[in-house]
Amino acid sequence: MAKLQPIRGTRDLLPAEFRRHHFVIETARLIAERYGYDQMATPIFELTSVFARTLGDTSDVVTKEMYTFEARDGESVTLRPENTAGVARAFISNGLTQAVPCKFFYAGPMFRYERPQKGRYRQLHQIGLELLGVPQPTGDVEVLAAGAMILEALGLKDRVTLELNTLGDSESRDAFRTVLIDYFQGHFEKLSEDSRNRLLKNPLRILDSKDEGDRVLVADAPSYKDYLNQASQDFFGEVKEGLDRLGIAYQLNDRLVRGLDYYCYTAFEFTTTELGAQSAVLAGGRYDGLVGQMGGPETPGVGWAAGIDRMALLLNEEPQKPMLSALVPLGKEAEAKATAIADDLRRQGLAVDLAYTGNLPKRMKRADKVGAKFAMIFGDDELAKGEIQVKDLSTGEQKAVAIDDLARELLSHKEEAR
RNA sequence: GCGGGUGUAGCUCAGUUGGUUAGAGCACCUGAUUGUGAUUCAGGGGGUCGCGGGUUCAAGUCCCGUUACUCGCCCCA
Repeated sequence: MAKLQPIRGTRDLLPAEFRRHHFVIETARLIAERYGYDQMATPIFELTSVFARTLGDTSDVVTKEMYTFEARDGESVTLRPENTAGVARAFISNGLTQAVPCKFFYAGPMFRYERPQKGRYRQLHQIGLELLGVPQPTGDVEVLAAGAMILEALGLKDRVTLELNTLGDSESRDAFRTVLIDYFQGHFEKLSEDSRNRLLKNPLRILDSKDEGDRVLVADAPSYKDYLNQASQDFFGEVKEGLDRLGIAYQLNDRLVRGLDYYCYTAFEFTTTELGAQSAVLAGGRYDGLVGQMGGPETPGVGWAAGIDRMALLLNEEPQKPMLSALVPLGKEAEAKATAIADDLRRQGLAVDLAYTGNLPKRMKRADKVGAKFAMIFGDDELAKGEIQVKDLSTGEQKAVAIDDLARELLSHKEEAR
């Protein structure tokens, strides 16, 4: 039985699960539009260099998680592991650098070659927001507020915590990095193996180590606060004030670091404790250097990405299907008329299914199976009178309705259901 | 890349110290019901016990390997 399976870490989204995904995407899209972010899409694969150069040569994503392969012409291409680099590339490719600020919303699959586990897949789905061309902290606040509103609309507000940190500008970061490396070099033998690797690749990560031995060292490590220059401190202060004004709660977490090289200043993460080892639901930050680094004009950017799969797992309620009604024709004449009646109702905005075959009990069963709210039963008697028996399958009540009034009758119930 | 757990019907799972023909619930199909579903009753179909090897008179059960899933580490949404 286990022969025909999807590739590891990928899965089929059958209707019940797809509906949750769709609900997440639609909810987010509508709110993003209220903030002035329009949906766009970039290809799901790009030249490998688009990701390799920008994400950082030592980042985990680049070193071990990319789906990279050679195309027929020998070009190295990569399935996108995230979308910020792709959006930045599109921004440059399409000459939008004169059209700032650019405000984009996107939704789609990303690919990372990881060991799958709860809430983590090789083909994952993300929505995201990117704001390009706004250097002020207002941008950070706007993007964060939109994310918070989306999570609230999804009913997840009380199940996530906003963690906030600043990575400072490059001057501050370089200064702190140097100090950190010096400090941990002095205790190299005491560091865990993981952290010894981090020391070279991303020393800031050591601050977030879960290893007990590391934590002892971290407790006495230099604090970033002492190395943030004035500009970085001011910027962070304005972001915090902006959030305060909007009543958006956050927790400062000075160990919150980013895995990707292009981040600076604000870093944030909405986290949950309900997804096993995965905590991040929506995360992002500022990436002022990215566009310039890719060869475009220096353009500041800030944005975030959120895991659709993870948010779908967290939803408290199943998104409702639209109200469905089922036609149950009896006899040749009724069957012949059924498709036309169904189409007419559909034209008027109703969802209608047909009980195609079998005797009456069978057809009723089918109507029930497909989740119809109403069964519309009609045979020769009803046709002679121009009526249809409309049975409410949830209450068992049944009444005759003139065929001409059918749409009106059903639409009134559809409104009621909202 | 590294550790732990689990693979028996479409789904959720029983299966004794190894012992004849591998079970249950749900789902599915048929009938009781040729104009009334969801409830009830009767019957029916459905299994290379993940795969390969080994031990044994005998393996779903024990051993080894392998593969898939799953949970965790790393890292990330």
